[in-house]
Amino acid sequence: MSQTKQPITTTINQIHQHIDQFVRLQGWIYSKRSSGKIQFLQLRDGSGVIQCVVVKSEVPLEVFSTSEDVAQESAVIVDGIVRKDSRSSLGYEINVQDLIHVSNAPDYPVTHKEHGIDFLLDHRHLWIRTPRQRAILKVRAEVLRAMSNYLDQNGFTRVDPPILTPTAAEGTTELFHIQYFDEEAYLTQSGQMYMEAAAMAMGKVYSMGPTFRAERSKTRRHLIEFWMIEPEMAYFTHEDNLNLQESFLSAVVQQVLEHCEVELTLLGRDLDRLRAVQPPFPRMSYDEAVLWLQKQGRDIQWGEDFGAPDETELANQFDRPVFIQRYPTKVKAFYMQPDPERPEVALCADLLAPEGYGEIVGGSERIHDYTLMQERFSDYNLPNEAYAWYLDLRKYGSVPHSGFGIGLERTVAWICGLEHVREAAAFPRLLYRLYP
RNA sequence: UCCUCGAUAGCUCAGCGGUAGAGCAUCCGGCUGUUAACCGGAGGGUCGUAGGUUCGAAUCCUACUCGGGGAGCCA
Repeated sequence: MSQTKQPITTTINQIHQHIDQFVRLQGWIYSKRSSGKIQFLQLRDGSGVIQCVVVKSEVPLEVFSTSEDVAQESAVIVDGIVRKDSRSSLGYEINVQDLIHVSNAPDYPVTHKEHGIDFLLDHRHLWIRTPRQRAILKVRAEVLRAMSNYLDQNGFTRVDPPILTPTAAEGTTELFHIQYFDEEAYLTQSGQMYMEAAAMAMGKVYSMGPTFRAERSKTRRHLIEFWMIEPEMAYFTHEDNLNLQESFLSAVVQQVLEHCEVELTLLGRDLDRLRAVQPPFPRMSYDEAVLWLQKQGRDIQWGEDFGAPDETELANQFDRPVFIQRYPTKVKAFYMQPDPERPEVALCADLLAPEGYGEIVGGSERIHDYTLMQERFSDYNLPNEAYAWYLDLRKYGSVPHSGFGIGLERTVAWICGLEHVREAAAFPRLLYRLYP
């Protein structure tokens, strides 16, 4: 026996560096199969899953009886020798010498059989232990890392806008009202206006953080709380904005492909569809889109916004995301810059992801003229006092500027090929679901 | 808010007018190479709630509650 020798504490993803060595792994039982005098414990430790073999004739009696006691999600520490073995799906397995039962998990609810979504969401705190959910969370982390990398390397400064705000950014969507001492406040639905202020201070800025919309939306594309990444750039035109977006998103997808191939494969993603995400992205004007949709037999008139099925049909023509640009000014937010040559359309674009994932980015050039912005305030009945600071940005050294917001969960859902955005958040907030 | 589907064992479901079922999970037993292991046995349910029709309701009707999918709105 090797009791006198100290095991090397390591993790499953490092196990290939320890062939034939005596190691210690700390984790949980993922599943177990037994065959009388031999037990196969599938151990997970957060970095991976490995098969640990306990042979009755090779270990002390109490070690074998411990291996009989442990069940799914029991916490255990395993000491054993790393063996190369083609019978194991990882290619390696642990020949167990000692097994410490840290704690048990009686009647663990999330079994490896099928479960309904209601049950899984009620047990989200346990559901995230499964390989598929872990892979999604890994990809989400990589998406955020890739976004920071790209922006940091391209002269952007991260600025964090407030979560508690005195006013609405868009004026259209439903907000969460909260008590802010003696006055009313709202949870942010976008940091954009603050990012415009920051862009005038730093040139190029971005934010990443949660936003909240109290809309009674219940579809595979909606969360009540979701993350947005919002870059805002001084002296950027509408064209500059689109060029940045396609370069940014392509870089993000390619970095995720490079670092998360294992996870994407586990999720069953078609990697070729992601490899196709390279600039330039197709660009379609709103005018063209309406004509095209009418030709497809859809009931839409110039001046109306697109519905979800319209967006899906538009996006399905292409193998990469498509920009739909220059929407009617009237259906878009008050701060968007009208096209100087055609004031009835705005210098804005939505980026539609392929495969029916819908709008993942919305961006525009912002109004920088003080008088025009003031007109918009009265047109939209916005209270001048609450937005005085925003108007100030047009008063003191105003410049043309542009920005966009990208929805993190929709982007992750698209990259992972998920059925629903709820799996792209560790603890999704959904309509009528605030638990766990 | 509207449309639509659903609620039966811990989980996933079958049963659709005549005494409540299966697989998995759990517990007991067997198996030295299992891959959602397998084989034998056991325990486990006022069929979402309330009312109605009927000799008789999990099953038919009404209302309510909770949930899924979608629309609108949006990222």
